[in-house]
Amino acid sequence: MPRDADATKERILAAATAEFATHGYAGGRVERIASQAKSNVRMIYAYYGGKSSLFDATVAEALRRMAENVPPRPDDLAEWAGDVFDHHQRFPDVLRLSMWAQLERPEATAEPSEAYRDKTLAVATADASPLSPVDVLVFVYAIAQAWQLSPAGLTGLEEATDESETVAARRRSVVIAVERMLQKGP
Amino acid sequence: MPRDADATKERILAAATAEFATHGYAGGRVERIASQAKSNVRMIYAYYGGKSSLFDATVAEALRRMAENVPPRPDDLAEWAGDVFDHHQRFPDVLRLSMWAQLERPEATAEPSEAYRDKTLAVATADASPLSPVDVLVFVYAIAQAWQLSPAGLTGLEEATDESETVAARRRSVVIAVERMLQKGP
DNA sequence: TAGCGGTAAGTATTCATTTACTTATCGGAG
DNA sequence: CTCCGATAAGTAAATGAATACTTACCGCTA
Repeated sequence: MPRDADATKERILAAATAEFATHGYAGGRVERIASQAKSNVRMIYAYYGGKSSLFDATVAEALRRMAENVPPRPDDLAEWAGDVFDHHQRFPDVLRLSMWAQLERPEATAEPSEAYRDKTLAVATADASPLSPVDVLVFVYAIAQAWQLSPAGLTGLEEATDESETVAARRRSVVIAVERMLQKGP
Repeated sequence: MPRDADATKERILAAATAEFATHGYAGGRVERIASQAKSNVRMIYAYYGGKSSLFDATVAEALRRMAENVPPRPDDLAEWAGDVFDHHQRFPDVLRLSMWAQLERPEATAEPSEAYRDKTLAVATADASPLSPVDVLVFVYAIAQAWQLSPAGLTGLEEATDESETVAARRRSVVIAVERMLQKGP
């Protein structure tokens, strides 16, 4: 087995993502991360300093990936919501991780205020609804994430046909809902 | 100091609500609950059986209170969303608690499936949009909770005028967003 | 041979749960 | 009415299992 510090670092980060997404910060176990990463506890402390720093790094990386993969589309917010839906469908860890970060370590999520400001301004130019740009952003996010955040007892109420068709139908609903919310109305 | 089992039980439940809402299940400390309730650990085990049972009882009670205070209004979903917003504004613990329950103990949230079914059917009758009744419920919930679930970095972007006026404006936005989403459109 | 990537075996706390014990309340026997 | 003892409410301290974090050590590679 070759020695590769960077590869080990990445394996630790991947394992931490899965662990923290599943169990949260308080429920996450350093030892499970180590063994899952086929490494050991010592390396976690060597590379990431501690549990909390590792958690923060995990969250930051997940958000970075998301921003990279789902760039803002102020001109077509409905389709953008659909893309956000797709991303969360493909990487469920991201949403769980950010929910947990918000609940357990709000200070780790507080930073990206500036990133939002840009989107807000972009939205402001292309919108004529009675909703303010911040309103629009808040609600579009909410709708895009609605399915993944809803309790299973509610989402399980749908007729269980084809799995992939159900997902596709949900995505279509997301797009329609945003369209209707933002349409130039009476 | 008088002896009152029921009062002690209630104090424990109230303390548990605050503790779990703040720290979650894994982060919640039994001893903090005991001292906050001006009781002690033994009583928690006597009355609630253990940490997990206490957590479940806490969640169930919060959801029960919510269902009691914000009865469904299938005929006016927009105003109902406004009421849900108000409730979460007044009792922030409820939303945090249910988020945590969903993340940490999904089995404790899985039950109320039947309660949803009724709402779904009620909505089905009074709706003519391209969205299915389940769609509608999911999105209305999402919009009603959007402000309280949004990261602070985004909600903090609003002009900070009067505090209560900001809240009122947000509520108005919630109602408008749902109205627009559900309006009989082109 | 020097230093870095890696391993494995501690250590010291923290925390849920239990055990052993004390005090109040109340219904009925004297 | 009064005392008595059973039962329920309450307290404090112990136990034992996890758990975050460290220390001491190994061996490859440059």
